[in-house]
Amino acid sequence: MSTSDPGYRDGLPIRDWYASEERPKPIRDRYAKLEALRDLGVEPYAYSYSTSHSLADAHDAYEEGADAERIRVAGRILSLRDMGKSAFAHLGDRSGRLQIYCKRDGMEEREWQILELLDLGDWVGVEGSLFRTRTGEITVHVDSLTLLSKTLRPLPLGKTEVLEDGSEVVHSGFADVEMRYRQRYADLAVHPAVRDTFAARAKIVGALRRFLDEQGYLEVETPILQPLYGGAFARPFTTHHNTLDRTMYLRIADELYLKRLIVGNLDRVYEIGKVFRNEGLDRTHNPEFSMLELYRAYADYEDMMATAEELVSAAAAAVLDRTVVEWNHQTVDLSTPWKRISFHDAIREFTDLDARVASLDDLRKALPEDADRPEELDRSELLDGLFSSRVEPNLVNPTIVFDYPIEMSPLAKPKRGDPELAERFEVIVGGTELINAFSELNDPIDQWDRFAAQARAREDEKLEPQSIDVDYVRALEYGLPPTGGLGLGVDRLVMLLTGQSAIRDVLLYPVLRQYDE
RNA sequence: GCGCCGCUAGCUCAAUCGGCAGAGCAACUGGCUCUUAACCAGUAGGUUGAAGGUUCGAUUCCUUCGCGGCGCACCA
Repeated sequence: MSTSDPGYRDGLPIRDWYASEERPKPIRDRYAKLEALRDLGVEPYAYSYSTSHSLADAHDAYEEGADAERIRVAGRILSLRDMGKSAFAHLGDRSGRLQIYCKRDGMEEREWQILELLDLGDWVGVEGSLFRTRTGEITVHVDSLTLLSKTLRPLPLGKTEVLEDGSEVVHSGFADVEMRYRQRYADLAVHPAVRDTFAARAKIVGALRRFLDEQGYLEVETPILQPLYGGAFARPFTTHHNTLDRTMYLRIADELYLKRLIVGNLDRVYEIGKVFRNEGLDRTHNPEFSMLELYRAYADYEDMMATAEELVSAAAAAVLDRTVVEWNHQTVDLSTPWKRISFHDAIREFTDLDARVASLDDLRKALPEDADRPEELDRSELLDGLFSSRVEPNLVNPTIVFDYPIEMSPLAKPKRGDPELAERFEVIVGGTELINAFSELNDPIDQWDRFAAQARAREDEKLEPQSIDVDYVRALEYGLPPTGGLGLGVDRLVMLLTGQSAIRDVLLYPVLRQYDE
């Protein structure tokens, strides 16, 4: 195909499409300016521009006395105040914003003509020297201006008014939450706070990695596309491999593949990656989310409790200079050691029931009134329902809840001296599960029993049968040393440490419904 | 899946009891060589989410649908 063939959109050659009366006027106007620029011989989409400073660095350089220095900076035009023969504008980049000042006398005529064809949002590079305006703002006196990229669509830039008390009010901002997620590029472009959240996310994930690397863990990558799924109870996403003509699943957890690596003498491993669960969407659930799982040979769940505290503390220290955070209108103190309480003590504390002796009927009565079909729930489902409805909401500061009923924990070792319990704990923060960990079950025969029990339970509930992961049991036959394992919801940790209450605000591209263009 | 609320100019929002669909910002034209929500004068911009119904008349009332927000359910 020749590049001279015009592309059509809605039946019009694309250039006519942009010029068409059907387009909103701001887009038509910008397209007209694009053509005017080309008529001037200006390439509106530049190839590169070398800068000497980021905008924030340029600002700081002046404060450090570099006023005579010529600088080259670049960014998006965030505001533009044209006064006829001079103009002020603010440029914005990732580091911040900086004012520029253009004077007709001080520039080549052609560059002044470019200036007059600029719009908010356009990318420009400028060269000039720094000075301080009469009102005290550090500003670039521009003597050369280069257009780097012409925007055809106005960004939803709000105007920021600085009130007398120093507080800022944004007028006509980008308020449509749906559009902010659908057009995350625009959201990021106009909201520095959104960029800050994702910068914090990168720091948090970096801190987790650094901590584990320093502790001698090996970072690994295990299959996302799996012939069997396991390691958690959740519905999977199902797909098909054409060449192998085989059903495959996106992983719902990393667990079983990571523990195989401990069998393989990789005695400390971790993985940070996406897992996929085919469940509903809400404020704390997205179908794909990030999980950190780590496994350490010779460790048990007590060791994992210490690791949990250290991991979260390391992540918090990377983005906060304190241990108290506000989250979902609650004040959460992350400082260690965390409170520890057994599962049954926690149930007793918030329901006055001894779940070990209580009848199924008593357990049902303790459920919230709006519980769905409580009569169909078995003992372990009732306990889980009680725990999430009556206990979790009350746990604000990080709390280690340990010794879960064993039937709720098919991959955890039985508790020493009490086979009805499993050596498992969860960390609940702000009413939300953050961490799940256990002494890993390493007895292949016990593991087979538990898998088989699960398979029977699925049959009883007439769910699609799920094959036992025979290969995983074979790996256990080769010998899994005593091992502690821990899984941490990365997105929830980022939410906690950045004060966000919705998982979508810590995911760049959360799952949304199909949007009909 | 259920309930409540919302969808009006490019953006943020108004519109009384069902009676001519408006404002600010952005845009466009002109003016202005230290402005900063720049300013001054003017101009243009609408299938009120979609379809249907009631009515002389619907942004407004009713029904269905779409999308979103919040809550519930689901998610050991």
